[in-house]
Amino acid sequence: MEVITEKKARITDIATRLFREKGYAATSMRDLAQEVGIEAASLYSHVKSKEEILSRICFTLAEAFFTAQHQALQPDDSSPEALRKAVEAHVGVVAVHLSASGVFLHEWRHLSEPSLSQFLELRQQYEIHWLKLLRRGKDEGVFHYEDEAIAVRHILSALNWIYDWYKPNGRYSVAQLSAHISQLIIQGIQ
Amino acid sequence: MEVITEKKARITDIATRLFREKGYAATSMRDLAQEVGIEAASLYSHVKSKEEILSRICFTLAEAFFTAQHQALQPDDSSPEALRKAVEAHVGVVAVHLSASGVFLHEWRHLSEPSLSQFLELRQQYEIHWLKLLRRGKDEGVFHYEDEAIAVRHILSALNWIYDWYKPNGRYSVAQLSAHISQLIIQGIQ
DNA sequence: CTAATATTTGAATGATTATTCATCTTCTTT
DNA sequence: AAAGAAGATGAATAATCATTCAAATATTAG
Repeated sequence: MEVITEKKARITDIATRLFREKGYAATSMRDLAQEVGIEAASLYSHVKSKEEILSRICFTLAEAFFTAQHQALQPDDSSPEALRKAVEAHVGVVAVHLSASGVFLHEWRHLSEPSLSQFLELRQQYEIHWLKLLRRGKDEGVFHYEDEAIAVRHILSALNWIYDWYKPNGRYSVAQLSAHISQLIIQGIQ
Repeated sequence: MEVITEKKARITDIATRLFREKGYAATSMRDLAQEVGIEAASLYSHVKSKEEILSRICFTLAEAFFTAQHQALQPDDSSPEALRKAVEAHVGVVAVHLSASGVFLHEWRHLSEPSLSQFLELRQQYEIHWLKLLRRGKDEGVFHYEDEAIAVRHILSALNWIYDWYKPNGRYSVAQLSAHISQLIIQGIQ
């Protein structure tokens, strides 16, 4: 059983921000240590390696996406309702974990095997959930689009890049953001 | 007058692919030299620095976006027509310069001043073009959306991330891709 | 209070980084 | 063919990288 100490959580949080701002490769363990307020060598009392930090960030967020979607959907939701809920769940995760989302979406490539393959597998699984959701709506005749793969990628593109521009202290709450985005997306395929 | 030799163009092309695949920071001049087929020191007969290569990639693509949009739009286009043309112009640039788009969208942060500020200024200018386009449609009553800033960001998010999933040798041509995407987007705000 | 455990540190390690430079080779121009 | 320019190279430079380790310090448990 792995215990995540408070300090380890703090290190991960700061690393998340730095990896997002400067990129994983351009963030040194010395950079990280300085922000944490200790020496670089001390980091290794809490984490095994730089890559372990990246791995933790990526897989934690992957799980957050799955969990949020699973908790949001009800078996008897109509297709448009399910799509709306899935969009809002996804937006919710991104908007609450902006930096982690940036790392999740771009820095995973610096994972080494076998983490890399596991990560890509999770991403694909998640995409398949969305594919099924869209297909159901199309089969029922309530969604209209030319190509399934394009529609899924289109939707996820719009959702994912929210991390790049949403300002949590700006004009809109996460709930309002979700509502606006799901409106634009659902109208796009109805 | 700057002359871009064939070899410099080749170096830039290979660097574009490597920066896209591994990221700017994680791509060494030795990596680049090896792919070009020369020694690292020889690169400096053709380019001033690693950053000059990045700068060239980013600004060349920025210009491509402006040019494509400018050439696509006619003064008497209706709003939906103008939006469709702008989407297709943007998608065209991304789809034809997939790797460069990835670099443009993510690696610009490694530019140093004053290039960095110039680049961000161009990005903002481009976004303003889109804002005006949407506003005109809303004023005419043909576009419907809650918030302008969100709508613009939503559209650009969907367009930009095409670089991440479009396969040029796959099922769809660039023209077909453009058509599908613009359909999804325009329907989303009508 | 004492012993055990956990955390921190400065210094070192060995690898890798972008870039420079004198020298050598190749190409172009006359 | 001779001269000059351009390109290529191995070696060197100085900086930075992630990580290790023995020793010092701080924290916890009995």
